[in-house]
Amino acid sequence: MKKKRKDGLKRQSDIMKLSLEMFSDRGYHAVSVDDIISAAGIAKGTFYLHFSGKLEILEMIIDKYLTILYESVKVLDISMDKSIEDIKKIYLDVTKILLKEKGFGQFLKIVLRDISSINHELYGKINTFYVKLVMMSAEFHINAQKKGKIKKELDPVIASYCIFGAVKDLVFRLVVLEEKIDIMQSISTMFDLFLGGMLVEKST
Amino acid sequence: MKKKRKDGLKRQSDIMKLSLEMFSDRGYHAVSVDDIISAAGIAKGTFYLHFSGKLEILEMIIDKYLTILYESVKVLDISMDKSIEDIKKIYLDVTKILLKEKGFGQFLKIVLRDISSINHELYGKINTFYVKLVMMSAEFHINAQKKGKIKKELDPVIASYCIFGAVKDLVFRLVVLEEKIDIMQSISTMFDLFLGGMLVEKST
Amino acid sequence: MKKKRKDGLKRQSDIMKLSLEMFSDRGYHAVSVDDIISAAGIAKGTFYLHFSGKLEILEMIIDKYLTILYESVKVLDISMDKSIEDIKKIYLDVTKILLKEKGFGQFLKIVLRDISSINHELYGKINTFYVKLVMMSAEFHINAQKKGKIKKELDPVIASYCIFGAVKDLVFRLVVLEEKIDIMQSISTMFDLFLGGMLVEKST
Amino acid sequence: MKKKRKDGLKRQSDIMKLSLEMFSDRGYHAVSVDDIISAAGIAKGTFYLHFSGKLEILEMIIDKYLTILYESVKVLDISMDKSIEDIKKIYLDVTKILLKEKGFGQFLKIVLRDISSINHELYGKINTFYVKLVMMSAEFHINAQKKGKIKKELDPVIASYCIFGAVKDLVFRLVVLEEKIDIMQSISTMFDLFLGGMLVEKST
DNA sequence: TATGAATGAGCATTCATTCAT
DNA sequence: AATGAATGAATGCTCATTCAT
Repeated sequence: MKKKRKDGLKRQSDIMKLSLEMFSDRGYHAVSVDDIISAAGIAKGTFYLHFSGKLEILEMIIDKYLTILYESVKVLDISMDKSIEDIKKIYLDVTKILLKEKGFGQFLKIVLRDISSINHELYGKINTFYVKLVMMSAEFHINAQKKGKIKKELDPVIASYCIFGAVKDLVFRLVVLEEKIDIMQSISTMFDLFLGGMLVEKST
Repeated sequence: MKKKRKDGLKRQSDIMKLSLEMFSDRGYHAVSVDDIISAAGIAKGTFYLHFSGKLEILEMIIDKYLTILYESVKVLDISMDKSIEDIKKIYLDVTKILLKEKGFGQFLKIVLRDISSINHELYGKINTFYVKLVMMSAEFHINAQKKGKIKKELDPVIASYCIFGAVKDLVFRLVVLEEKIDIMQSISTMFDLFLGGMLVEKST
Repeated sequence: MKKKRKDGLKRQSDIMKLSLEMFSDRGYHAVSVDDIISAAGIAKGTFYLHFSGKLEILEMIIDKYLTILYESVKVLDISMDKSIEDIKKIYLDVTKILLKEKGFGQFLKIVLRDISSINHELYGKINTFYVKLVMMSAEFHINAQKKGKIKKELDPVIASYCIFGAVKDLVFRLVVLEEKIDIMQSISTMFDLFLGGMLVEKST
Repeated sequence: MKKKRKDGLKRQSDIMKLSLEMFSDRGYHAVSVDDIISAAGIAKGTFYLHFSGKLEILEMIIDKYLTILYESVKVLDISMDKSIEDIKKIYLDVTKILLKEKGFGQFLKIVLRDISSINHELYGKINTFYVKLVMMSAEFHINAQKKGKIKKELDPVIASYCIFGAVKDLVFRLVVLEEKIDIMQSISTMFDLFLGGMLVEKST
C-alpha cells in the first residue's frame, strides 16, 4: 500500500546490491525473483519496472564490475615498460583496492562459480576480459623477451594462460570454497615458481 | 503403447549415456526430465523406475567416472619413485586412454562448467578427488626435494596447486570453450615453464 | 487471458466456499487442486497465491468454523447455572443459527466423514473441540449431581460421551447419509431416554 | 527371480492379512500397491494375479469380516426371548471372541476411520450391517415393550440408534484414537444410563 | 512510479495398472 | 503361477512475467 518513492537509480542500485549478495550466497539459479523482491521489500511490478528480468540484473552486475575492471586495467596497460617489481606492486595495489569493496568478492564468487553454467553470452563478456588480461600479460612477456629478461623459447600466450590459470584457481579456492589460505605465501611461491622454475640449477 | 522390454541395467545405462550427452551439450539446469525421457523415447514412469530424480542421474554419472579416475590414479600412485620423464609418459598414456571414451570429455565438461553451481555435496566429491591429485603431486615434490632434484624453498602444496590450476584452465578451454589448442605445444611449454621458470639465468 | 481482478480476501473466500462445497460433495481425497481451479475459473498460480496447498484450504475451512463454534460455545459456558429446559432451548437456538448457513452443514459433513482419515493434526483440532464440549457437559452433570438433580452413581464423563456419541451419530445420518429423519422426535426421544432411561419403574 | 510357488489361497490370504495391517496402521489412502507388494515380498504382477486392484483387497477384507459378523449375529437373533442379563452376557461373549483375533481390531479401525471417505458402495455394505443390528435391537425393544418391561413411549428405533451411537463412539475412541479407557466401567455406566436414565426419581 | 493479483507454461513426481517374458 | 519392466494419466507445485489499478 505504501508507495515509497525513491530516486529511480538509488532503488535500482539497492536491488542490484541485494541481488548480488543473494546470488553470491545461494547461487543464481537458487534465487527467485520472489526472493529478491521480498528481501528488497518491493512489489513484483516495481522489480519489472527497473529490470526486464532476472537475467538482466545479473548482466548489469557483471557490466558494472567489468567496467571497473577495464578501468583498473588501463593503469596496468600504461605500465608496460616498468620492471617486474613495479608490476608486482601495481597488481597488489589494484587487488587491494578491489577487494576492499565487499561486492567485488561477491562478484568474483558468481563469476567463478555460476556464470559458465548460465551461458547466455554473459560468459563471453567475462571471457573476453579474461583473454584481454592474458594477452596483456603475453605482450609484456614479448617485451621482456625482446629485452632478454625472459626466456625466448617460452610461448608467451601459453605461459600467460598458465599463470592466470594458477591465479584463477587460487582465487576460486579463496572466494568460492572459502578456504583459509595464506595469500602472501601463495603469491610469493607463485612468483618464485613462475620466475625461477622448480628444478635445481645444475652448477657446473 | 508398445512396451520395449530391456534388461534393467541396459536401459539405465542408456539413459545415463543420453543424459550425460544432453547435460554436456546444454547444461544440467537447461535439461529437464521431460527432455531426457522424450529423447530416450521412454515414458515418465520408466525414468523414475530407474532414477529417483534428475540429480541422481548426475550423481551416478559422477560416481561412475570418479570410480574410473580413482582406478587410474592408483597406477600413478605406484609410480612415486620414477623419473620425471616416466611420470610424464604415464600421465600422457592415462590421458590418452581416458580421452578415447567420448563420455569422459562430456563428463569433464559438466564437471568444469556446471558442478560448482549445483553444490549438493556433489561438488565435494569432485573436489575431494582434485585435492587428492594435488596432494599426490605434492608428495612427489617432497620426494624430489629430498633427492635434491627440486628446489627446497618451494612450498610443494602451493606449487602443486599452481600446476593443477594451469592444467585445469587448459582443459577448460579445450573441453568447455572448445578452443582449438595445440595441446602438445601447450604441455611442452607448461613443462618448460614449471621446471625451468621464465627468467633467463644470469651467467656470470 | 483476461485478468479478473478481485480483492485478495474476496477471492480467497470464494475459493474456500467452492472448495468446501466440493469437498463436501465428493470427499476431500476425490477433489484435486485442478478440479478446484477449473471450477473456480482461475489459473493454477492464482490458487497457490492464496493457499500453500490443498491441505491448507481444508485447514482454513476447519479453523473458520471452529472459531465460530468456539464463539458459540462461550454462550453455553455462561449458562452453567440454568435449568435443563433453558439449556435445551439454548442448544436448539444455537443449532438453528448454525444450520442456517449452508456452509456449516458442508463443514459437518467433511468433519464427520473425511477428517479422521486425513489425520495431519487436523483431526486433533476437531477432537480437541469435541472433548471440550464433552467436558463442559460433564461439568454440568457434576453441578447437577451436587444439587441432587442427577444420579450420583453415574460417571459424568462417560455419560457425556454417551450423549454426544448418540448426537454425533444422529448428525452423521442427517448430514452425511442424508437420511430423512424426524429431528424433533429424535431429539425428544433422546431427552426422554437419557433423562428417564428405558426401564419401567416398578411401582411398589 | 525366485518363483516361490504357494497355494493360491494361502498367498491371497497372506496378502490380505498384510494389507489389513497396513491399512489399519497408515490409512487406506496412504498405502500404495507398491507398499503392499514390497512388504509381501512379491512382484507387481503377482499382486494383480490375485486382486483386480487395491480397492478389491479392501472389499475382500470387509466381506470376510462382515461374513463373520453376520454369523455372530445369528446367535443374537435367536436370543430374542431371553432376559436382559442373558443378552448382556451373550454380547460380552461374542465381543470377547471377536476381539481375540488381532485382525478384527484392525478391521474396526479401518471401518470407523476410513470407510466413510472411500464410499464406493463399500460404506453401504457396512451401513447395511449396522442398520441390521440397530433394527434387531429395535425389535428386541418392541418385544420388551409388549411385555411391559420397557417404557412404551420410547421410539424403539431412535432409542436403538442412540445406544449404538454411544457404543460406536466408545469403540472409536478405543480402537482409532487408542485412548486408555476403562471398558468395564464404561459399559457398566452405559447400562445404568440407558436402563435407568440420569434423573433422580422423585419419591413422593 | 508503484502495486500485487493473476497468469499458465513448465517441472518433478506418483501410482494403479498392463503385459511380454 | 510368477515376474518386473514399462506405461502415462494424474497431481501438486514453481516461477518468471504481465497488466489492470
